[in-house]
Formats: sequence, C-alpha cells, structure tokens
Amino acid sequence: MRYFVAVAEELHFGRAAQRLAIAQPPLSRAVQKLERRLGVVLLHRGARAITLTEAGAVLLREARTALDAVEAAERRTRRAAADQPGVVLATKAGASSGLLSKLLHAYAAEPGAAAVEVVLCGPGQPENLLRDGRADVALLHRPYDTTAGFDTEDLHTERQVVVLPAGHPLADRAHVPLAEVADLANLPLPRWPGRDGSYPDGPGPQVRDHTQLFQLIALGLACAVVPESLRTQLRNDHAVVPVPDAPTVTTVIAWPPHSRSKAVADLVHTATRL
Amino acid sequence: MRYFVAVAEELHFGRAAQRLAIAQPPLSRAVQKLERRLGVVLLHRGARAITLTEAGAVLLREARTALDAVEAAERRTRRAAADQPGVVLATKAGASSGLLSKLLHAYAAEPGAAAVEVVLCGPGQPENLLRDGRADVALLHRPYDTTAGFDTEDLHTERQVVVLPAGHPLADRAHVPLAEVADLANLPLPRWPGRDGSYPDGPGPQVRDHTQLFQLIALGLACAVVPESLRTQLRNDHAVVPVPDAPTVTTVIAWPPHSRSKAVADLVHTATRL
DNA sequence: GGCGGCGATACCGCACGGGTATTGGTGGTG
DNA sequence: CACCACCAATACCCGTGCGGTATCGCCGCC
Repeated sequence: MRYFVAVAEELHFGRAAQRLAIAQPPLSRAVQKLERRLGVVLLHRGARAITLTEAGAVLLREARTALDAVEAAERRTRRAAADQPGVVLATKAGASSGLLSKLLHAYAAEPGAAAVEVVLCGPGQPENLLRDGRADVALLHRPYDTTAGFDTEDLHTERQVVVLPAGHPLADRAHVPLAEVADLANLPLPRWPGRDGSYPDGPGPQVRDHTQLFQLIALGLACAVVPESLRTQLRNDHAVVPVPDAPTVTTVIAWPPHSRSKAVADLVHTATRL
Repeated sequence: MRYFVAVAEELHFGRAAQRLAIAQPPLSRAVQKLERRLGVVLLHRGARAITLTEAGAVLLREARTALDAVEAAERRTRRAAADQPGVVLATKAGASSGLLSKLLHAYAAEPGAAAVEVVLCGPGQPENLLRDGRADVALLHRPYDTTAGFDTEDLHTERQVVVLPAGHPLADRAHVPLAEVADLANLPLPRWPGRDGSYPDGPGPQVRDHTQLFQLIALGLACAVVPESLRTQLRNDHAVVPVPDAPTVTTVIAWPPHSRSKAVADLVHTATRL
C-alpha cells in the first residue's frame, strides 16, 4: 500500500521508486500484485502518462488513512512505554497564543497533571501529527482546518479582520465587506500550502507562516483576512479593519477518537472550563 | 500486528496460533520481533498466564483501528470498482424502522439516487461494519452506540419508556423513575453482548435482538428501557410506561470521515431534510 | 519426583521481495 | 520516415524471511 500511494502521488513509477529507495521493476510488480489481489485496476497506464482510475482514487484516500493509523499505532505504543509518557499538544505557530498559554497554566495547576510538550507547526500540519500519532491533542481552527475523524470540543469563536499596510486607503473604514477585500488588485491574498506541501496557482505570494505573512503585508505586497485575536502580534506598520461578513473562526481542541489517556481527558476538560 | 492482536485477545499463544491457522513457534517469534522493532515489552509472560503490559494495551486498541482501516481500504476499493457501486447502509435490526423507511423512500425519489443496500445487524455491529468498510453509512443511537471516529448528523431525539409484561402492577402508572425500574427484582434488565460478542456478568437474561427481548418480556422474565418509537413493534401482551428521567436517545446518521462519495452525501442530506 | 502444559529455541525449506539487464511500445524530432 | 528518448513491463538471479517440525526449558501440580 505504501508503494501504491507513492506511485499514485507521483504518477510516475520511476520517481516513486526513487522516493521509496527501491528499483523500478519491483515497484511495478508490487502494484500489479496489489491489483491482482484486489481484482481491481488502479491505474490507467497511458503511453506517456499515468492516471488514477476511480477505484485508484478511493484506494489512495483510504490507504493514506490506513497507513497513518499503523504509524500512529507504533508511535503511541512506543510513547506509552517511555519512562515519562507526557502529552504532545500540536498547534499552528502563532495561532491562539493567548488561549494556549492560559490552557497550559490552568492544566499545570491541576493535581496529577502530566508534562505537556507543545509542538508548533505550519498550517495543515497539526491534523497530520494527530493522525499519525506524533501528537495526542491539538488546537485547530474551523473552518481553516479539517476536523474530520477527530473528536472535538469548541473553545472559542471570534470574528475575522483584514490586515492591511498602515496608511492604506481602507484603513480608516469602520468595516469592509469580504468581496471588497478579495478585489484589491495590488494587495492580493496570499497562497498557503496544501496538505501535500504544494501551493495552488494564483497571483498572491506564497507564505508558510504568520511571520512571513505580516512582513509581506507591512511591505505593501499582500493583505490577509485573519481571526481578530492575531492583532496582538501586529506592529505599528499594520492596520486592521473588521470584516463582518467573513466566516467566524472557532478554535477547537481535538483528539483522536478512542483516546483513553487520562492526561488528554484532563487537558480537554481544563480547556472547556477556561 | 494481526498476530499480536490475536495473542492479546486470547492471552494464550497456542489458541491464538490456532485461530490464525499457523503453528505456535512462528507466532512466538513474530511477537518477539514486533517487540524488538518497537523496543517495547508488550506482554508479561507469567509462568501460567499471559498479561498485557500498559504499552500492550495501547497497541491492542491502536492496532485494532489500524487493521480495520486497512480492511476498509481494501473493501471500499473493491466496491468502488464494482459495476454498480451502490451504498450499504447498516443499522440495528428493529431500530428506527419508521425513520429508515421514510429515508429510503425519500432518497429513492432523489434524482441520481444510487441503489441502497440495507444491512440489518445486531447491537454494536453497525459501528464495526462502518469501521472496516463493509458499510458506507449507518444509523446509530446515542448514547447506546459509540459514534467516536465518525462524522454524524442528528436526525431525531426521543424519550425512553419501560416495556413490561401486560398486567404488571406498574403498568397503570403515568410514569416510572429509572431507579424503580432497575430495582424490579423479578424482572431484571437483560444483558446485551459487548463489542467482542461476550456477555457481561449479571442476573438478567442474555439477549441478542429485540425479538428475543420482547418475547422474554411477554413471558414475564425481564423488562427493558427502550426508545418510545419501538412501541410500534409491541403486541397486546406488553405494557408501556414512560421513564422521564432515563437519558433521551438520539438517532444519528453516521459515515466515515473523508467520505467523498456523492451517494453518501446525498443520503445524509436527504436524512437531515426529513 | 514425575508429569503435563506452554512458550522459547533450533533447524530446515520454500516462496517472495528486491536487484540488474533487457525488451517493447509510443510519442517526439531532425 | 526513421531514429531516438522515455518509461513501464518482463526475464532471470539471489538472499532474506516466514512458516513448518522437532525439541528444549521452565514452572505448577498431583
């Protein structure tokens, strides 16, 4: 299955084999064998290009979650056997920092609190960490992050604001509709990487984190619609205007289903009591 | 991992090997190898009995979901390639029959509706079918069924009633508190099988489905607290009394996260519009 | 002290996964 | 139009690993 996922992602046997650090012929045979075992054609082998069949697309999605599940099983078992188990909490760098610090302090004050290791990562990463067992619990932000497959508890809902370079014509307005923000030709919205790390096409600059984003905005090269709690991270060369019709953002605490860990349960309980 | 799960469930190498249809020595070696690979002791080998370590218990739980995930991947791929894909809907036999028939009729009237195959199974089974890919969507009942790990949409909430033999002293009451029902010494509550198919200890009779249950009640051998919609299935030799303080039961439609099937989405949409 | 149950070890054979060399088929190109 | 470049499939070989049988070692029990 790992082999098939590699081929399905690369759409090229040679590159997939390279990525898997094996030769190309064994890879061809392995995929053929999988197809025989399932009794299903997974790939259309065109002369010049490879494409997924419908069944292949289904398997790609299902196999990813299956592979994540076995990775998670290994990792969680290892960590359960470690001397001091602790809890790994993942969240996007720079997001919900106020809520996070309150949570950590409140939990640390609980009797029997475990050690909490905080992992700050890029956008889209916390879900992956949670899915493959590198993290036990995460702070996510709907609707930006996908919470499918996790148990969640809502913590906080907030409105969004547009961040502009200081002195921009719109900066004095009391509020701006979303459509107007999207139409600012010389201040395009940035492009965030997708789950696979590649960027969508478009006019805006590519960004990886909020630091980059805010620097680009200060330079007058972009603008962005972000949750209002991020204004604590802005400097004087930014202006902020509410966008009432942008979707509200809800911070949620998420954990893998079937989690039986007392530490995770306590952490969630503490978070909902904030 | 399959091997380890078998050993962990049987707590006996010999029986586990038999269940896996292999000899015992390869099984011993495979588990040892897994322990070496993870760097973790999974089993305490006592002289007479085997017990799980803490890490072993974690792996048992995680490995089950991982194995279900790969089974689901295979099954869903096969079904995606079948001539007429269709949707498999699982639910407990006898539960929510009115809602189910309404749903099936409403969905069949939709343009582009796929064929729906209904699987009626015992209590606790629909979750398993959904998890391992034998079903695409299920009707579950909170809090009886566990919905952890699925996406769900609430459909209907109802109160519970106690079902008694006709002519029972309590049958004329307008309502009965839960505590009083649990105290009926000669009418014990029945025992349902757990996820693994074994029954908990206790005084009540073992039951597998509602037909059995209602027959036992009519015979004066048990009573039961059930959602009020089940009264449509009762006959004259039953009496029904509301139990106001029993938890309400919510019928939900559940599907695996990341489900991209149009048919499942349509079915869910139809269900919420009922 | 001997016996029985059970998991671990020893040893063997085959099948499968991986490697190299090569073929075959299909577009692009001078 | 022929030649070339590219890429997946096939042919063939080798080593590892998994499964099988036979046996041992350990512990509890009659």
